[in-house]
Amino acid sequence: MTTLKERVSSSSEVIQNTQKILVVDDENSISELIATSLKFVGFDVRTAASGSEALQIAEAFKPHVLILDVMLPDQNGFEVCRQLRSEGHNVGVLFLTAKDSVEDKIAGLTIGGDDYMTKPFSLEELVARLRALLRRTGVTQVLADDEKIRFADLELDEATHEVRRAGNLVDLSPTEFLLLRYLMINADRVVSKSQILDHVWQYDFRGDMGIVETYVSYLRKKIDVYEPALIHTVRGVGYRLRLPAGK
Amino acid sequence: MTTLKERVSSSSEVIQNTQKILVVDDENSISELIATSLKFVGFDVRTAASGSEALQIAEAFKPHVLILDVMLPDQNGFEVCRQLRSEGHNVGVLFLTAKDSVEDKIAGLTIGGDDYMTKPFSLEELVARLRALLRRTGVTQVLADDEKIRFADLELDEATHEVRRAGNLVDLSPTEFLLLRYLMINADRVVSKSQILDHVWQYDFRGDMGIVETYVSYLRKKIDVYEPALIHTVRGVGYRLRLPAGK
DNA sequence: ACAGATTCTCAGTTAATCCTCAGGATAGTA
DNA sequence: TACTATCCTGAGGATTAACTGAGAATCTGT
Repeated sequence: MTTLKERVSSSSEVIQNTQKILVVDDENSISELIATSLKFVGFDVRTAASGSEALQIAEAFKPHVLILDVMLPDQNGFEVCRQLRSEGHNVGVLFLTAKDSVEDKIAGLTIGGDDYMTKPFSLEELVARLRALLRRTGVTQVLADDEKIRFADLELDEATHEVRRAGNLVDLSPTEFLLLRYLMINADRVVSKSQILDHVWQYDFRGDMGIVETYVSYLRKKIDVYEPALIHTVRGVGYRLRLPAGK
Repeated sequence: MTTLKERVSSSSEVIQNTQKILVVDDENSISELIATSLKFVGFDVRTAASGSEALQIAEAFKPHVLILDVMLPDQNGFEVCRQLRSEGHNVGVLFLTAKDSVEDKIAGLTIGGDDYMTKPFSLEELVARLRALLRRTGVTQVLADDEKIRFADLELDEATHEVRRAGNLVDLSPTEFLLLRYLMINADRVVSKSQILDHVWQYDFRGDMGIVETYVSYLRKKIDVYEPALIHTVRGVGYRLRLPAGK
């Protein structure tokens, strides 16, 4: 199974394969949040705070993907995207946009394998979409990545959003899906409730960690109705996905 | 006598460069407590009492990790963290926060592998989390990231929170786990009950040392049901984890 | 605008854990 | 051997963490 640790170390061992991401957002806290998180999962990340800065950095950095806020101080994101492409950069773009701006318009403007997300988003979602985008645009050389994550008789397909336990299709809500995905990526390791909250929920979520307990309960009712139970509580620490016997 | 340095390097082959920690807290007693304890276990430690002082010291000191109180006289901890990161410092952060300033505000913290602890905490927990953080953020060059502590046929895994004796899984409560961890880190050395109390229990614990005896008893019933017994009493002095043969 | 799905809060219940205490056991010593 | 300081351990009550159902609020698609 693919643990986070494996991903990080494998992506740092094979350095020439590291995907390069350029994050463009004028809100410093947002670009820092994204950059930190993506660096952590093994991407090579740069940030820019304006369209012109983005173009300038892209020239030398040659990113595989742009994470691009639509609303920028100097020009809008689409323009930046258009310019880059006209200069021959083969780059995938993940647009960021405020919730209230018209989504139809953006959907129409995304070309090819591009994608967009509304703010606020969750980091799990960001990484998931980024991976999907890299796959689609074919910029990635990463072969190892099957589009499925597996643990025991659990199977999660990122492309189709299908989850199976022992072959049985399990119907999950979006949040349940992200939560399970996070647990599976960190299979066998204990993840704390605050880690879960930070990665699965939107970054502006201000409730308490009871929500994680509730969703773990939901998940258990859907995937641990089968034997053996895979989601285990480590009291005082967090949760852990594991097989019964242990090793 | 086994010094910290030895301990650190035993769990990780080569450490010629000491990890640098910057402790930021306006309560002097707290930052001193932490600094003393961390210096003792071999870290290179500096302290700061405010956000601006922290930024200033970080500039020259270039710490690998910040231990950062959220509530500071001049600015809050998040701001300090953000500023440092935006200046390009690749630094992991362990936030400290009062128990009652509820966990609401803490969302968004464990993102880059960061972590947080509520005050009061125990020193064992602090060191454990610190080491986990160093591992996660990859600031450390330790590649053989065996997240396990071993002694004889005892094995304690920090990532999974599993403890095994002779391969058998042993179920421990959080306090039992911390106590065993402390004993294992100090394997072969006698540790006094007050040392144990100071490191394993929260620094505001006001009970007597009977609690240590009780927990040692709990531990023995769980790990010394196997031969040979590893936890030994040194009457009048404390406890010592050791194998039977050697004196 | 409606129905159904989903998200989130809350509080009662359950269960694990923490801690105190006190009587019994043990080691060292006179 | 007897005495004392020290340690061990079981019992039980207090505390805390986690689980879960119910329902309000929100979102989604028709």
